[in-house]
Amino acid sequence: MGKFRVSNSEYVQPFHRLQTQLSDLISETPPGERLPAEPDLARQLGVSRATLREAMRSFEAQGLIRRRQGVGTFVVGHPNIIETGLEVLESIEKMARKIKLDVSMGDLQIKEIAASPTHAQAFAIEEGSPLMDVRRVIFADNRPVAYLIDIVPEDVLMPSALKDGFTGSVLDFLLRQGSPQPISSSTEIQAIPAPPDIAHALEIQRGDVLLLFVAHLYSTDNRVIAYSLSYFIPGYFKFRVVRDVTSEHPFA
Amino acid sequence: MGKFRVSNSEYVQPFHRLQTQLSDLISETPPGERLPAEPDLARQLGVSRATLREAMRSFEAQGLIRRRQGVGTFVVGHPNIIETGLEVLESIEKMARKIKLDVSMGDLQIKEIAASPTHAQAFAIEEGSPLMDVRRVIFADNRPVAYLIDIVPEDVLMPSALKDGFTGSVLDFLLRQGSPQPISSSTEIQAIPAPPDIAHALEIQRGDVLLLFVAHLYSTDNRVIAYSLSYFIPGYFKFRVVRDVTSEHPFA
DNA sequence: GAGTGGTCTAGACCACCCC
DNA sequence: GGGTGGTCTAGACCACTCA
Repeated sequence: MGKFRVSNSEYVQPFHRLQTQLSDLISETPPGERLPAEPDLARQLGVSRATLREAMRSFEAQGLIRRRQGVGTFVVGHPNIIETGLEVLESIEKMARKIKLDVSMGDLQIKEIAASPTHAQAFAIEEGSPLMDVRRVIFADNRPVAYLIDIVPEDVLMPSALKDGFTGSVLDFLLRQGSPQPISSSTEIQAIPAPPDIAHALEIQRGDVLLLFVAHLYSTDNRVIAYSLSYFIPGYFKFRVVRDVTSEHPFA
Repeated sequence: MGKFRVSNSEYVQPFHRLQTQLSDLISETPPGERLPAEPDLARQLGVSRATLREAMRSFEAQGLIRRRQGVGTFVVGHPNIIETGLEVLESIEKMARKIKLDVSMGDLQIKEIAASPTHAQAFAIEEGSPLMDVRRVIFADNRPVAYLIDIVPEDVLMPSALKDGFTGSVLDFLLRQGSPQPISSSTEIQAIPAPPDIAHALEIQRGDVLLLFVAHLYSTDNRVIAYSLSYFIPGYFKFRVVRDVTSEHPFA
């Protein structure tokens, strides 16, 4: 069939109808409750499972439902949103504390790596130079919401020092350490489909959309002391920027 | 089959292998050239068309390929990237001019609408109040790259005035008009799956990822004079933010 | 072991573009 | 008319979770 005829000249794609039906179903289901299993739901709604799953994708991306393999699909209550201005640089932990959100870290991995071409360019060092690679998942309300990767030269972040007192924030760690002294960062904002490994860590589907911040952290002596990739699940974060109109504008 | 066995204990999902193969194929194909048709390519690569299309999604989201219904899938050369800092507010036209990019506007729609609850809140006015709704597609190098919606009260932007000399930027228009005088904006940055209508206008697949800026524009008398939604195709834009470490940080 | 979501297949029909 | 990408189906097997 593919599509089905509603009147002589009007086709309605299952997808559009499905989105409405799903939206209703989700809003009628109490948060925390499980939805019917996909094969059942597909039968109920009169579509194939593939079409149903495609329509469900956008709801998951908005954080309204959560799918857990082997368990089920659950309706999520209105999530607590981590909201922050981008005027100042601060760790997720500090942002979260401000809004009294329970944030924790998991899946911490610390590796020594050799500088890739990308790393070499970021730090203005030679390829193959030793670097520390620190990556972890950030949880808020027991839900993974961000995946953070920090790349730091070994002389900036002693591997041994990391063993103690690392709570998830490389920035906070460097600030406590005191030297070199972080002073500012330059961040590029992108949106990308989640790479498979990160999708897995964040318990989302590969290809789901993520916000990506690529940041260079500078010290007081103007050196790049950290290069970081921060992947955020949209819907759990809200980033705000205040901008001024350029002064030379009016008669440009 | 679903997945296939490579050795006794190792499975490789077609998806991973496909991404590599597609990446190679795309990088080996001269920009502007067409890729084989999907059914052919799927056969060549030994996967079903559904799997092939799924793997192609991420490449389209990155702007590396462009799919055109009824025509074919084309390799896109390294796109000219519109890069800008977020410290100052300026129109896409101005950004583009700086990097000598050919930018134009299309599909301009100007409507009078009644304020929705969202609009009423944004402008602090009553629901149903008359507003102007201006939306259009921004093209760069003959490719749609952004979809802009501006909502403006009728007393700020005279409908008649819009008829002449509107080139795509409400900001530039208000600046030329002089009163009320725009002075700053507050913008929220999100990432969302493209809604069907916008996906269509931007010639991407529904569900593909977009960057969304939700902005409130303020005038010198501290009034909200415009509410805008800006959808950007990632890969054609690069937004940069410079942030300073908070002063109270070191011993917090 | 039973049930869930995750992935993949083979085939079909559609809308669209261009000759 | 012929070929392209866009959507949908029905069915299968897999990995995962939990009792």
